[in-house]
Amino acid sequence: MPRRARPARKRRAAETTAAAARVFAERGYHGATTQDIADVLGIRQASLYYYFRSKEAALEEVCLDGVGAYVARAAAIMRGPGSAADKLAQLVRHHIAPWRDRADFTRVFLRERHNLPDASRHRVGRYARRYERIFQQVLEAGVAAGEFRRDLDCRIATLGAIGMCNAASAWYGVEPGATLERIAGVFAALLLEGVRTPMMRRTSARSGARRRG
Amino acid sequence: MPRRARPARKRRAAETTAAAARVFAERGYHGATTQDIADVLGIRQASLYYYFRSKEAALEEVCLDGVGAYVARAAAIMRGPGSAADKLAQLVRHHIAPWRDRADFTRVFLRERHNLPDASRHRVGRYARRYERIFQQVLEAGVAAGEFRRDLDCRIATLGAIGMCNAASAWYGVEPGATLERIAGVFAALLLEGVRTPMMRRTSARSGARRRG
DNA sequence: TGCGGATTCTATCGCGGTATAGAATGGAGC
DNA sequence: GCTCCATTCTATACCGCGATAGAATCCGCA
Repeated sequence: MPRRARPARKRRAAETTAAAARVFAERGYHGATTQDIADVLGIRQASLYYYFRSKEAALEEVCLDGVGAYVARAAAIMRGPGSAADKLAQLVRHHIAPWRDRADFTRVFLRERHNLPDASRHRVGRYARRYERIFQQVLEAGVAAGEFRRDLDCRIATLGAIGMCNAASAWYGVEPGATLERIAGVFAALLLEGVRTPMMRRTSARSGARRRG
Repeated sequence: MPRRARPARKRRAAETTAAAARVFAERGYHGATTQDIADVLGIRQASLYYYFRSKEAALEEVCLDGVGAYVARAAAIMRGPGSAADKLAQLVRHHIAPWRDRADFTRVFLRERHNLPDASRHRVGRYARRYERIFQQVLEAGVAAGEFRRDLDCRIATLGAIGMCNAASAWYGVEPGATLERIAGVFAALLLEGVRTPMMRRTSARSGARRRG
């Protein structure tokens, strides 16, 4: 097993992607220069091109890095046990949780992916759409089960919920007192109450979903 | 009244700002070139500099254009008559309404203002903070009046609500069936229910807010 | 027709940014 | 020590963009 250089390269490649994520997150794709990324790594600008063949390729790498796992975990929540309300709360928590140590990647994915050329933008966008669908399916299941309001517009509610969560990525870390737990708690409460069937409330909520025969 | 050239110039200046807004909205500040803006207007790139002295100045102009009135109207809603719930619904509607014909300006304000140099960014940011405060005050008034949940974290709820509304600017016009009225309706319902005091519901909500004096 | 201000033009400077070519370095294993 | 390969380097081509200078044009009005 004379493998040694390969893992080293892999590790360095991950560092490179992380550096790109950080710089893109800070200055935006067009505002960031390859020189900036090189500075973070302590190497020369031209040396970057050993790791990616263009700036756009670096952006795609950052955007794709992690979202796969992201979507997979959301799907697991959807398929898992629990009421629709439980799942919604889990989704919100799960959506926000990764920001603790991967905020850069999330921000770049959210705010810079539209700078990608068509082909890779579509590749990346597929994940976003799949994620939305999962979210929406949870809401629809809740409506079908009578947990959520029958007249709920699941599509727009989904986009609203995701948008609310995403927006927090802009001020998390800046807004004092806004920990991830607190944000997730407030948002989950807001959405759950906002979505719930009017009559069954708190008092009867414990017994689960009835109504709908 | 020998005024003729002055109004002409004014009109052209507004067109220039609108062109900049459109281009910045489409490609992002750094992704847009002054040439792109000139193309929209059908003039030469250098001719733009008759209207603004730098690209950054154009961005600031776009960002400031209209937000003053925006904040003023929100303040009017806050000070006006009605329950906190009414006001919240009005705020949501008012927040989304201008997108019909001024979507570019809003998008640029939301997504590009961070590219401004410090001085103008602070000038622009002041409006955003004032707007947030208005929104938050309405929520706090609702809590004080007993309309909204006592345990509501008004700060985070405010940021969440605004974030939800703002996010819609990204997909309004793309998402089929998502008219402004529909979006506003769904969001308002979501937020109102999410914020309301558990006991008093629908039935007693119409009688409005008393209690407080 | 000619004045004068507003507007747009041509021409160009100079910088900074992406990307390529090919040489140098450095460490693991024979 | 020598080889091989990964990694990083130096040097540079190339171009697009923002901005300036100053001339030309357009137009209302006396």
